[in-house]
Amino acid sequence: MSADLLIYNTLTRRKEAFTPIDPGQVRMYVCGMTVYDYCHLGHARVMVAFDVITRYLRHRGFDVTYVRNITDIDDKILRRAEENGESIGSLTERMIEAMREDEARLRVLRPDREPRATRHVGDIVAMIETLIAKGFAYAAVNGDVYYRVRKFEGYGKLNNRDPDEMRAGARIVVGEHKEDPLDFVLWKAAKPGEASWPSPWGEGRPGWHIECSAMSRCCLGETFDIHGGGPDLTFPHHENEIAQSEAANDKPFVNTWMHAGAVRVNQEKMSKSLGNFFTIREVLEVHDPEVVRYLLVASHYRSPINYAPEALGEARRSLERFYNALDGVEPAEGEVDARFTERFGAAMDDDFNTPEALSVLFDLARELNRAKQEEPQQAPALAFELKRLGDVLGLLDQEPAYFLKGGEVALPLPEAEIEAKIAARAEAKKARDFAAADAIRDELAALGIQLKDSREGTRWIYEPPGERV
RNA sequence: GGCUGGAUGGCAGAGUGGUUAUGCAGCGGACUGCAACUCCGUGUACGCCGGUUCGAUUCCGACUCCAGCCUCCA
Repeated sequence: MSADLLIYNTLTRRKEAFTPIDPGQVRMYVCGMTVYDYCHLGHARVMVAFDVITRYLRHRGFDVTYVRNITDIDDKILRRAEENGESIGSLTERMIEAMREDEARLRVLRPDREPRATRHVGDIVAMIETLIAKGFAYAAVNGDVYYRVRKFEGYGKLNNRDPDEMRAGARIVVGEHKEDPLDFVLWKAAKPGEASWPSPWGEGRPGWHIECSAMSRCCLGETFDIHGGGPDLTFPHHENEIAQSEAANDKPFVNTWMHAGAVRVNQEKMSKSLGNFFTIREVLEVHDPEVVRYLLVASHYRSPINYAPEALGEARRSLERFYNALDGVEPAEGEVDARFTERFGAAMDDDFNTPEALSVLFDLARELNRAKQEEPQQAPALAFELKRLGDVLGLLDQEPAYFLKGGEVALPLPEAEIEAKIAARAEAKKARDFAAADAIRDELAALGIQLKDSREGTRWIYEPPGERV
């Protein structure tokens, strides 16, 4: 008999006890990337947030089907491919490959399914036909198809917006043939030479919103448990998905809506249009991926994060605390005070409170340190438990010595050279030439390499400066 | 302007109607040739004004400020 798992639902704006439609099974859909460029830290936030959610749901015993789509046809893709002088397929394949590299380095587990818009055009067309047949959509003379927003009664419910008060802001762009400014496009007629698919309304391509309605239905059914995405998708994207899916299916679309918080830079949202974004790969040139992941997990998934390079240094030093505790202990399953696990679970049950869960892990690390000194026979079990719970957050999977030596970040000089200098320093110390020994120590320290003397000899750690990003 | 969320100690960041968050930094101690590292110990806090209450950072209301959405954006 376990306590409730509470999840904040964007639709109702409160935490609710989570009950999946089918007991023990969770069906979750998250809006993924439009693959025309490299992923930035805002994308990383969403990937990591829903990765933690998936990991915890599975840890809790749910059978999770996690679907995250790929938008591989879109105005921006067309434009970028043209600029690059490459085919759409070449561009999107490259970016999908890059995305997979990035997420793998961040320990983001691959979703169970990653449907692509271009491979579901048939499903999309079918759904649009249904909407037309039911009067929720109409084809315009130019070959576009639009959704008739005012026909759908619940429009605005996710964002608490009244269509009558939104009219002022809506615009009809020249060339569109909407009945009403609020209407949005379901099918876009192709201009000559553009990539297109045949349809009852002529050659064209799917609108963005209908992709997710069609692909989520295809992969998960007409009603499913969780729909997630970035903070900027609640309107209009998710509002439109609700309108499309509920009108087409005559069923509730989604039970729980979840949205991650934004990544900011200087208190502004990180975004392509502001140009203030850092790509995942450029950050990973200077920081170990686990450090980046830690930074994202150290805040609640719904809170905004203000990104600053210094924050990664702090994140690294926090992780060093864990790895110093784990260092020198061979983890082995065994008896551990159950309170750690219970507190961890209680924190995660409260809307995936990862900062609170981390505080439990720090307590566990302290206990491990104590055991190492006072009751060494208990250390392996504590280390095992620390790594087991860390894994639920996608953390602490590295060899401690490897992480402490900088992890994936390139060293400022070859390891053999570092070892040679350390040996030279040991010689100098042996000869009681402390000035020479200290000179070597200072030289290495200037490079970010800190020496740790102990009875067993000298070990070293490398803290990358990470000033660039 | 409308809608949504937020304002916590030097920084980051949880949480709670009266009792330690946690991490980083700082300080003290152990350790050290001296240090570093490591370990142990340690502190200042809840935007502003009212209200409810025996008691509010925590609940309610007003205010100020910040961010997001209202156009493509994770």
